[in-house]
Amino acid sequence: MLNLNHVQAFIAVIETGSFRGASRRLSQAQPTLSQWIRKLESELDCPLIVRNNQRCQPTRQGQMFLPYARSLIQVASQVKQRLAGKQVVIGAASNIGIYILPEKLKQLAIDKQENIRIDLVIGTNPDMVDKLESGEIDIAAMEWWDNRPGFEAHPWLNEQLVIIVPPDHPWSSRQSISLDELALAPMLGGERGTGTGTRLRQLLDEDAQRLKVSQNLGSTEAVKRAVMAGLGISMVAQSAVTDELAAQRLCALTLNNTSLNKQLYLVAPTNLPEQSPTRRILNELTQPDPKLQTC
Amino acid sequence: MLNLNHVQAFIAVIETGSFRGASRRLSQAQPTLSQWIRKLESELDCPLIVRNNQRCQPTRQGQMFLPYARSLIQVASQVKQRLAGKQVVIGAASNIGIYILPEKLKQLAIDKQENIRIDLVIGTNPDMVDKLESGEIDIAAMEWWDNRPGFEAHPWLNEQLVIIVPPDHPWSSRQSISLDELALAPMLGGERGTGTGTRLRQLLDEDAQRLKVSQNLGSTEAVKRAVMAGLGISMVAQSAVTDELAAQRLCALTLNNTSLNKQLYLVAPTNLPEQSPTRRILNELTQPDPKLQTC
DNA sequence: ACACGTTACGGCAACCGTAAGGATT
DNA sequence: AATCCTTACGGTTGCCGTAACGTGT
Repeated sequence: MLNLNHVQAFIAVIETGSFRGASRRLSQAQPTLSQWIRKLESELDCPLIVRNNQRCQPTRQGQMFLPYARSLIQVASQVKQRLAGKQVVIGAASNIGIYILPEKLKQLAIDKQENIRIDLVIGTNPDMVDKLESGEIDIAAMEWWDNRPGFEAHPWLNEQLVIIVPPDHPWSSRQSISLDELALAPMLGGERGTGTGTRLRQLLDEDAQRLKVSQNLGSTEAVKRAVMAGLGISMVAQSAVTDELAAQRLCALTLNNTSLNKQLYLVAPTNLPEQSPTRRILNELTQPDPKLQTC
Repeated sequence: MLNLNHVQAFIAVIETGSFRGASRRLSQAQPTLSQWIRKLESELDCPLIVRNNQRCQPTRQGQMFLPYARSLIQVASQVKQRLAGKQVVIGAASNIGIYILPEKLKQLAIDKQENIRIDLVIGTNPDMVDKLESGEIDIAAMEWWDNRPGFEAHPWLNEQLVIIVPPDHPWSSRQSISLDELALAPMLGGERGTGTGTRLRQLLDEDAQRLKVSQNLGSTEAVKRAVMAGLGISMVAQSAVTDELAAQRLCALTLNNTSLNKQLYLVAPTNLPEQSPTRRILNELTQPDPKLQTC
């Protein structure tokens, strides 16, 4: 089995360009480095480094090995950080992770005060469930939760959904429209996984059949571009189009007599120690935001 | 530094549910396993396994550690395979990797005869350049090559581009159209990265200005769906729509007096040993395909 | 002559296995 | 009583450092 000290030695030799330099970096006697590299080469059964007095360079196999080596060392050191509570990983269902969380995480105080690193992993809602259970993430930001044991969901943001139309659309100067009007417009559907697209059908029940929906352009970005290009209108989370609204590349409308919104949750394991970094980040995030954004 | 034997022991204990089972799987004395796990726990400075006569289970930290542990072991064993030439990694620019290569790789004889595993990595064209240089992939399938030293490009497939329209489109029964007609139609652009979308502009020079192109729906899949939904027409690689053409969910046309195609290349390091698996896969792929597909 | 990598070798620590001990069913 | 994990302890391995040896500039 590979020895990670040897792997690290390999990286050090390549990066410093010499065995001596690597021995200094790793605080080891230089012959030890020779020995370690030789061990590694015999373990992998191929030469990794071309020895040279001026500059040691990787062989072709060494080059192939290098990215794997870095990955091994990085994972090994990261997992220590993680288990020591120095790193907290937050998972987010796609749109939340892309449009909302990066801003929220910037505002967190904890990672600056102490030396805690926060990582963000983006996936689908079902991904989040798996990753929570496997321990891959500490907190999940998602659109629903099925109350499975061992975890608890905290209501978080209540996301406003808006109907978006291009600036040259006849409705662009209006603030809201009726359901009947909406039924006549060509509607571009968001991807099904995130729920944004399906939310409308939920609300409208059998009326949904009347909507001209052309499904699944693949991503919210694709939907936005299609709407901007005048291919139709759509409904998306307001947070996904703040930039475009500000730049007046899109216009947002609401529905008459119907509030369109979507509750978001933060999910984390139960029984988190009160002072653990994960718990404190969770607390910071769920504290009510002083500035409520209204359209 | 983490010891991969200990990490593997951890996985074995979790998977078998007992120290004894793990000791059998790893052909070690049982007290050795106790020792290894204890070492691991002291290295990571937290308990990983709840000991129990019936079933040993991971602690919360153990659960967090598990995916990292698996990743470490997997990378470590994969890299051995790779350096031994038992694994060849092929990279492909997105559409090639999605629509063309999986079929081609199925036809390869080498991986069945010998025990060679072929992996496919999908990325953008610039990704492929990086991954080739870093040794992450052995062969790249892409749409251009800049003749950088150390690598050689082999012309591979010459991909036919077609104009796609929905079955209920007025052109759906025709075989080809003129440039003037095309200029009047709403054209959905493929993503820029893959070159499919920009290829048309190259060919048409200043005429391109006349095309009504609404750019970037994000992916070829999104473009196909948009065309099927009647939002417009587009131009894509024929290989990307073979299924839809067969199912008559889309119709393909060519341009009058203009051949639309795109040369694809296989790129690999120079000086590959003649009998190396990588070289042999390269040879198999570049051998002219006996059955030429025409529309 | 100098700087670098390799080889040789010895002391020492770590490792692994055997045997005995404690806990749970 | 049987099964399982832990502890205790000894022999062996293999690791790391010092010193001496090639080699290229």
